[in-house]
Amino acid sequence: MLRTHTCGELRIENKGEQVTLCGWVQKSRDLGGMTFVDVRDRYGVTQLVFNMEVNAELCEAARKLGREYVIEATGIVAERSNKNPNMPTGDVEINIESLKVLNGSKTPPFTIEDDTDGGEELRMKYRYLDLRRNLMRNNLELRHKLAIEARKYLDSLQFLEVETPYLIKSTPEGARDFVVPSRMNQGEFYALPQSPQTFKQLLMVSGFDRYYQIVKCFRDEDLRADRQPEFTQIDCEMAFVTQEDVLQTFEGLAKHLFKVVLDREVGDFPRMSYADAMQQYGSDKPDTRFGMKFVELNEVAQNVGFNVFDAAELVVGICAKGCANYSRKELDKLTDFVRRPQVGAKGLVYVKYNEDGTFKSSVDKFFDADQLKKWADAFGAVPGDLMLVLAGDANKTRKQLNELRLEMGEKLGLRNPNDFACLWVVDFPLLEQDEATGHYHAMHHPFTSPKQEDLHLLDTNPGAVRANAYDMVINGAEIGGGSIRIHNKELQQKMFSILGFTEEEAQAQFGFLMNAFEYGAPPHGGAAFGFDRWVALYGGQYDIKDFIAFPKNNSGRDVMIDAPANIDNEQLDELSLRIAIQQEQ
RNA sequence: GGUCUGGUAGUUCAGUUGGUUAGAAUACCUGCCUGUCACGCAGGGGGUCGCGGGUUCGAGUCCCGUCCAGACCGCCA
Repeated sequence: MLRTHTCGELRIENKGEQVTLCGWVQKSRDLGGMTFVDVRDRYGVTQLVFNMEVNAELCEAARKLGREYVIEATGIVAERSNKNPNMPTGDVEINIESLKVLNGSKTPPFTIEDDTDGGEELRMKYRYLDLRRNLMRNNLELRHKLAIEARKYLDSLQFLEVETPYLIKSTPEGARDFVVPSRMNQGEFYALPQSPQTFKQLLMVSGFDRYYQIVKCFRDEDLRADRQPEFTQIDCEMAFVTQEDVLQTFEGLAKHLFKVVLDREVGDFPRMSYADAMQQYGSDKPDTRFGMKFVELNEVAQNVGFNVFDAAELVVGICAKGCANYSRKELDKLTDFVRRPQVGAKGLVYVKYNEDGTFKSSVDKFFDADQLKKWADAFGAVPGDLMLVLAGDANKTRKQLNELRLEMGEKLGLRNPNDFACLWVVDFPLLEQDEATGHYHAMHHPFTSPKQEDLHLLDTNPGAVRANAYDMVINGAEIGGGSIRIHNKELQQKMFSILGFTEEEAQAQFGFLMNAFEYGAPPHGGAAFGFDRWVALYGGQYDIKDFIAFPKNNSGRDVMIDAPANIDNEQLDELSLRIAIQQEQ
């Protein structure tokens, strides 16, 4: 070992010891007669001292050290005359007796400090430098802690971690696949898994009973702050279980992680049906850190001559506590917010319930005080509150009001990242109908089982069939989800047929699974959790990039290694591929 | 595919109505400095204003196109 200690561990108790430290030069301060050098490693920062009177040659050498030089320094631990209470090693310093430069460094393109001056793009390009920063190191340590603790918990419940293949087969349902050409099977392609779904089900058929895997998954779709083309799931499956068993097991996982990682007790997770979530929050992943639930006003607001409301399928609003003092400008801003194309509302109706008990609204022409009082009663509003109301097509209006609710929650400081509100959203619909084509597709995935009591609707009204599917939602983020699967060939075949597969197509795509179901498939179900999102949530962030060591940028590029990239014609020839797009010379 | 925001020194940014030699901070280099820890002081170097075209006597500034980056919508079973 080149070093005797790390840069984070020396204390006053080590006074007088000869030590050797290795690390990166964080900063050097040359005072003329003496030079202080802060040396940094993963564990902390320690101050080295070089004194002109003690050793001029060494002091000169220290002056030449640049930022991020890698050094090995040996000396005696001494008590500082001026202690620095801001650093853990601040009581001591090392009087250096010998110094070795292990490697020099160019001046880094941004400062490697907590408060870096580097922009996102530079930090990505020089990710290996960015990862030297405390913030990034802490994030990756948090990630490690979560992974270890998830494994401990699942292991304690007899879950077995089994690896499943990355080179699999492309399937038409769901997200776009990343594909990999096969050299040995020319003209054919593997696909990278969007999830190990079918393999974990096959493991249940194999009798593995309880499986998990912390595993990379791949989806070739556009990125977002919380979406990367390759991401990590905690993927789990259990046999011989009911939905209740699955919920209890993974609620337990969540409680364990909250306890050991954040030292927090979270109570039992409330359950909310999909239908209630949509009606009360306009979202299947409601942020329940705050109330502001939807109140429907059709009864009290329609048929009094306000055409916008009368023509609407739904009149629905939220009540913002204590916001009756909003200025015209603030209300206009809210109106602009809901009218942005991303939200898409036509307009916003407000009603101020003033402190003096009077009302001031944008619809005073149509509603008198008595009528507005009825609104207030419906909202449970008191003087000082502001009611915000949207109207239109039920589904669209709910989604729009969801955006407004979240915006108001943000404005009012009700979305504190240090608060956590967990719940299960249950009873998802089995199928979703495509507006344009009328085709059904699986809301969760095609292996999700319908609820027994809704089975009779499968032929007559498939859209009304509920699934044994559930999502774990924390602070308005979908952290995970799962379902009780189909384990019966006939039902699985029927699902594929409803989804528009011919029998041949279903056989070609998923014959292996349906065949397996004929050899004693146990009832089974499971869940998968977005590991990156979970870590980011615990780190108080929405953006997952800073919790992944080497993420992709907005356009799916790794700007550090510059991928994706062209490949040689030789490689293309081996794969029997030809690039059809015009390539610039 | 769409909407929006941005691109000026190594870096983070400012740059007025289109008008003289494009600035600040920080980083970097040189010199001075024995208790600094955001060290201090003095000096210095550093610019294809993303790229291409246009308008104009004159463009960092206005217009068109394009590239790059970021946020969001679509998309993400």
